[in-house]
Amino acid sequence: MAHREFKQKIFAEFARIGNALGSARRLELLDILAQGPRHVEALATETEMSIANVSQHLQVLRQARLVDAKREGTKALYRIADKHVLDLWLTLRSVAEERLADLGQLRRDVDVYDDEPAVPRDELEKMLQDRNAVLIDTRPSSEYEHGHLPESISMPMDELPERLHELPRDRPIIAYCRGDYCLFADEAVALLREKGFEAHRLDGGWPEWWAEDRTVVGEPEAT
Amino acid sequence: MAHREFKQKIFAEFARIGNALGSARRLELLDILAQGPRHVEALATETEMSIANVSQHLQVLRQARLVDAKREGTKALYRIADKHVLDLWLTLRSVAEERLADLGQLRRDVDVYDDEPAVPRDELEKMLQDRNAVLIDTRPSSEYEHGHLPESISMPMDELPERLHELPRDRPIIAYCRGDYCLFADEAVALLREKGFEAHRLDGGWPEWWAEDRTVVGEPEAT
DNA sequence: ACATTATTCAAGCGTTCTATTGAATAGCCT
DNA sequence: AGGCTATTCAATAGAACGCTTGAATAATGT
Repeated sequence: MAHREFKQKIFAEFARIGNALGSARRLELLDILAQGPRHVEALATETEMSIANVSQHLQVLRQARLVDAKREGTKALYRIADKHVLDLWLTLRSVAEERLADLGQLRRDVDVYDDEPAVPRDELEKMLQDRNAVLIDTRPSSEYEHGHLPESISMPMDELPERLHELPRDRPIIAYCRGDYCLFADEAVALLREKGFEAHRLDGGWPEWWAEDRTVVGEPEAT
Repeated sequence: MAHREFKQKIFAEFARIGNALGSARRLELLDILAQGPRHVEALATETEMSIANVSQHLQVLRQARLVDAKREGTKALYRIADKHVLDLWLTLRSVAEERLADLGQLRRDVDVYDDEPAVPRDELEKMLQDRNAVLIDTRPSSEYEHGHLPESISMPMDELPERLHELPRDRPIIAYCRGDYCLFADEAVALLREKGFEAHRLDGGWPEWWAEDRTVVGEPEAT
């Protein structure tokens, strides 16, 4: 029976992908790439790894077809290979979160607004339609430029303090950033409240929004 | 900044799960468990591995919380820890399939009815509502008993030849089994057509149906 | 209590993976 | 062409993994 042999081969392929997901370093890279394309060097500084090491891990991810690369002059630009990969990463993460939640050791240490529930994404869509909220993107502007939520205003965390006057006081302000493990939005909400604004954070960030096939601005359709 | 340290810890946890998915053998086990609970020995014979080896792989899966075990007298019954894990496995598989499809080396070798498109699951639901199809489950009866699609009749592949008279000739017969890489349904369709029935296979199998939160019969709500 | 069955644990050995280093390659600029 | 930069390749040592074997444990039956 060629049946078994076939199965072996195909499962080995599946495992290659699983294996690529089996290193904390690689997942960190994948997570960053979920925010948008990056050059090798940027990844290296952001993760505090050596360039050679990053490059090597990227090879593994690339062989598993989770990311792809494009040469841009002397630089190599890496990005998530397609939206299904983002899906896979988010699914993996949410399974892991469940697991950790059981163990009761998730976020608590860092989480600032545990008590205040985040605004669900569906609700935000309604609020934006009714125009009774302002949405700010607290990520660095390069990430905003690569893609962002519709109606969102780029307001990177480090510029926020000087730009408070641009924000309205008569409507709630919703802040989002890279996702649940990113603190930019939390910090923004804290600052805004301190200054007397009504502020909330969005549930999830750019990757979650994008993965759900909601409308976005700027994200070019990947190949 | 405790930020980085926290990130490291949490990504290490994510990676543990990725890592558990990084072995063909373990994925094979997971795939079998997606059909229903199994004892260690059953898994060993089905995968042609030594019992000790299976047990060891199961430990890895269990530590990653992808499966859990229950002692039943002298035996240990393993099963998928929860439906999200099934989701993760199916997502991983579909990403892998895309990758392989690109390489053009998927199924072709074995696939019998490549030309004949499988019946989508949504369509089957309609057909069953209108009562103009008969659905047969070609998996072994123990798997049927553990859980099956509504309205389906258990007709394990090895009993099918003697039980043809139970099937109607005036309505199409839809066969399903364990999923895309399982050949039972293909074989059933082949046999039925040869005998003059109208037969088609369902797209996907039990795990796909179950993961999509469609109504099922017999699957006890997992903890 | 003892034997039996089913599973897990522990040790060992060969293979594979990781991070680091230093060299090699590829594209730009003058 | 020659120098420069960004990235990848190659080689290494040490850690981790996978499978096997044989012993240990746990529940059951006599």
